[in-house]
Amino acid sequence: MTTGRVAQRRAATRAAILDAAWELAHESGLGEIGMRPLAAKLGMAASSLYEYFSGKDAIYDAMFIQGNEALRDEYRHLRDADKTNPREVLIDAARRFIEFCDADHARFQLLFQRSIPGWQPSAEAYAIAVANLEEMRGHMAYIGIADDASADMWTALTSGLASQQVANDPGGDRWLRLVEEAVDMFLTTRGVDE
Amino acid sequence: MTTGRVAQRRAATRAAILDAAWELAHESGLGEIGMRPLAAKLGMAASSLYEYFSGKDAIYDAMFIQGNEALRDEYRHLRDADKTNPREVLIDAARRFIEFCDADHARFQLLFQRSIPGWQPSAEAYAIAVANLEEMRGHMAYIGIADDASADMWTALTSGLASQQVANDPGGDRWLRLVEEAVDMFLTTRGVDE
DNA sequence: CCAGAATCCGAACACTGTTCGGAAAACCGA
DNA sequence: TCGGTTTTCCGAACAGTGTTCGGATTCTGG
Repeated sequence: MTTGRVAQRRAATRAAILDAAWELAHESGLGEIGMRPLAAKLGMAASSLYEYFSGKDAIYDAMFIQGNEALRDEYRHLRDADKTNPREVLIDAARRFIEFCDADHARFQLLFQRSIPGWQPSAEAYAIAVANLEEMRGHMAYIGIADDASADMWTALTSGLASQQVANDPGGDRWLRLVEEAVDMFLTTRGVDE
Repeated sequence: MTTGRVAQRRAATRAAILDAAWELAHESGLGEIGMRPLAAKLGMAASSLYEYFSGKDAIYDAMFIQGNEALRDEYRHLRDADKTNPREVLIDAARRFIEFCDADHARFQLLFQRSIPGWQPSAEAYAIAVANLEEMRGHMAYIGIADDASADMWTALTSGLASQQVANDPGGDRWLRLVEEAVDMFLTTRGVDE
């Protein structure tokens, strides 16, 4: 039985460790998470962390999953929204994505840049990221944009806007405010004018 | 006199260290450059490296400068090219940029992603990166695209294409082949049709 | 040739992620 | 409540890191 007292306590501690890891990432940067400072934040010894995660990489992996789950929730809003107007759907999607990236730089680095030397997401964690991409492609297909080239162009456009926004004007709107223009630009060359 | 025997030998050793550092970056990854392995590659002790660079960060800084100088040289080709056709200029610029990024992943990470924990380019090194951006803006102004929004859109578009290409299809052309389409898309909404 | 500068190296320091052995605590059936 | 098993915890230790320092060696220029 996985819902016993031990399993519950174990899950709670795992969650607490991840919370503390995010805190540390926000304070000192994603790459500056140390096992001893992390353990200290929770009042335990560094070696005790290995009861809950097989190592530092596993902690990054769990954070990667949490981040992608948060992005998936962001796309849920999209799914429930009105889909009659393709232009509005894309504008909403792009805005949400850029704001999602800018809202948490550590998360952005972890999810979309290979920022931790030597680390890469596990197959299980990567699957969630792929599923998110698939969901986005599904939304685009629904509004009549189904070819691969268009999907690739869309990912390039949105990821470019987001990375520029995060890197060069964090918290601002220098690239965020270009979303409408970008979507119009994207749509006019695709024969899907509203 | 900076061209004495000592200065010359010193410069040669600095260059050799940087070459070895690039080698190490290509072999094991940008973040896996260690002072002892780096020194071993040159047949010297790790502590001797500190005669030529103030530390590991200074080595990254010099590599950052080298990478940006290489990009500047790439833009030189652009400057000497035929500039009568805006569309061709932009296509050439985008292709060169994406291929430049894909040609050396370690360099790409160093120049365009904040990939080394705790490191950031010095003011002097960053100035070269800014100068490159300015040169690109100059080219765009020359062909009639001078407003800030357009320049920002261009950086987002090209950096997005490049990052997707490098991350998801290294060595291939899945995003590289979208350049023509991207430039046309960019130009049609800017009233600068050829 | 010789004083001074440049270069090199080994030892050491503080830090890192991780492993291991044993002690303490919690759990659960009898 | 007791006892046996599992779970949890911690300190010590190991190999690795970037870096500093003192002293030895090599080179340079007058």
